Amino acid sequence: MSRALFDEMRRRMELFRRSEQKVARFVLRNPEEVIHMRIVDLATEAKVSEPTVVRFCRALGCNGFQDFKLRLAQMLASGSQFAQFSMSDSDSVAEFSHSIFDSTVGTLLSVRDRLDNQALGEAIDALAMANRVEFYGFGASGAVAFDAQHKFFRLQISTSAYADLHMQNMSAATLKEGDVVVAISQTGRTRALVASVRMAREAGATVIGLCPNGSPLAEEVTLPLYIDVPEDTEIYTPMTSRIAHLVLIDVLAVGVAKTRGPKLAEQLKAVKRSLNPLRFPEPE
Amino acid sequence: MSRALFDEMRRRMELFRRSEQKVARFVLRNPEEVIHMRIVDLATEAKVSEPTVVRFCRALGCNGFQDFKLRLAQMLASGSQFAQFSMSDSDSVAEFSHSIFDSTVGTLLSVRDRLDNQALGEAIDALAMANRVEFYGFGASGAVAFDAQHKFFRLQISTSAYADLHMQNMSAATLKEGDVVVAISQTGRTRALVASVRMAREAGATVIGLCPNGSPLAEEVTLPLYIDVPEDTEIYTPMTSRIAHLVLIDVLAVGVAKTRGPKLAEQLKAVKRSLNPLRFPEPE
DNA sequence: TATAGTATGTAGTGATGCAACGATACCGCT
DNA sequence: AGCGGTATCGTTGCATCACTACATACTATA
Repeated sequence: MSRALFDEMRRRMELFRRSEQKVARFVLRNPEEVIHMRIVDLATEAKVSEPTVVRFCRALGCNGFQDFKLRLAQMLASGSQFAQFSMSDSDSVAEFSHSIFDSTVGTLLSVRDRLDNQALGEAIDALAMANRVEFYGFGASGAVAFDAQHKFFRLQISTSAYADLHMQNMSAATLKEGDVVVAISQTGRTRALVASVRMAREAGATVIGLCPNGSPLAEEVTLPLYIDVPEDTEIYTPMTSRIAHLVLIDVLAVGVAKTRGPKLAEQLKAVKRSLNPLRFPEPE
Repeated sequence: MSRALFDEMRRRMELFRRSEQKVARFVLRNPEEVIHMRIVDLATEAKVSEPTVVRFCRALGCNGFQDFKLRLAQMLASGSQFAQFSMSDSDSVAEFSHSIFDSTVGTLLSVRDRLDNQALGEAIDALAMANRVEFYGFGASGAVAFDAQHKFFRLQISTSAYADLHMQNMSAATLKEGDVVVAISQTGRTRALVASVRMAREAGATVIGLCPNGSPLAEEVTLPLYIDVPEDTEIYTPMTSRIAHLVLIDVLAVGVAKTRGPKLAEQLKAVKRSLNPLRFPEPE
């Protein structure tokens, strides 16, 4: 993976020799500078001798100092080059298209790294055992809900999606224990959604919430999955956070598919075959 | 940016000196090896002298050969660490969640780099001038269509989305010149969608198609925007290509917003304000 | 063809990473 | 505490590498 070198450094910090720890500390603090340093500079800065630096590199499995710098550079590059998207500038099509893609990627990576895998696992278990799964969302999250419904429907799960308050409430009233509701909100502050969630919980359903940490919705649900996206929602309707929600639902769906076991795979192929007559045949 | 070095090399290939072109060609062909090469090796492989290699690096704005290798390594790292997602292995939640995010990111980057900005610009212009914009899609692409509808609705554009064949046809029959249809399909081979598109075109509408290159749908539309995603659709419903479609629609929406000018921003804020009473207030 | 200017290679040099060796600190045992 | 052994670290020196200065070849133009 990308941050392998850093992880390795932190993990093995204990079993490093003392002077090597000095090097490790300096590298962890100033990685950007290190990649442009010579071995003498690094040795001086870290208050150790040059061979110590070499030994440090070897201890990390690198083939010398240069190789270490190369890997460090790659690791850094793989991380933080996806800046937040800024609309203020008047770019060309190519440029702003590029930056929209990049900022979406940045968001995904950030969400990926902050995911609570514990909660994720619990959510998957709940979904896998559910009798019925409903997706609630308003506005842009409504589209996410419908997408989720489509996905889970394909997994042979009784599922529906509602972007309408009345429908949500009517449906929520009929929920039972063992049913699962997934409430989706970019802000986590939509009053109507919180109301629907409350009804669903009172009916005995488990409610999973896709929303920002600390939001009113997060307080209300059984199992919050936090998605915090630093986003400029001032003007444009939330773009990247919606994508993050969709991908997280992908994760949930795959997780459910995995726990449901391989016999599901057969059924999925059947579903796919059923679509074939509706399509033009694949070339060759 | 990430691929800056490669772009720069290809762009300036003409105005390189002949021996430097040899170097450029070799680097473009074997970038992975180059980052572990010494200057002598590269010079030998490219059949030039060592100083030529140095001059080549300088011509690219690098501070010598080492600096060039460093940048090259960074560029490579920023690209290809997001492998395709493979479901066969029985990972932990953390692992497969990670790999789903990564493969989505990989898809986005690949789509980003293959985009035809020319066509994209034309699509944006068509959308910006349209009287009415309709989004057609079936299945998973239906959810994408609804999302798009929501987004363009916020841009003060008369818009609707149909995931139903009859609705599409009825709507298509009433289209006029100056209206734009966006047809969305992961496979590009959905018969019903192609039929709807044909009707829309006969009615005089411009049809933008989000679909794979070479697909039947691509042949039928006025303005194809190719999205080719190497994806294992064998079992799971298309995941990453759907995301790519959504992001591309983000790009279209932002492009339209930009061409429509800043007065739109005011209206957007008004829309956003209208939602506030429906939400819990923001903290502090 | 002569010549100016550019492009490319050769040779040499300083710098850099690195290995061998030696010095020192640390630890366990008597 | 004294001592032997080991782990750890630094110094010296060397081989290699990137890079500069200079010379030569090539190209275009008059």
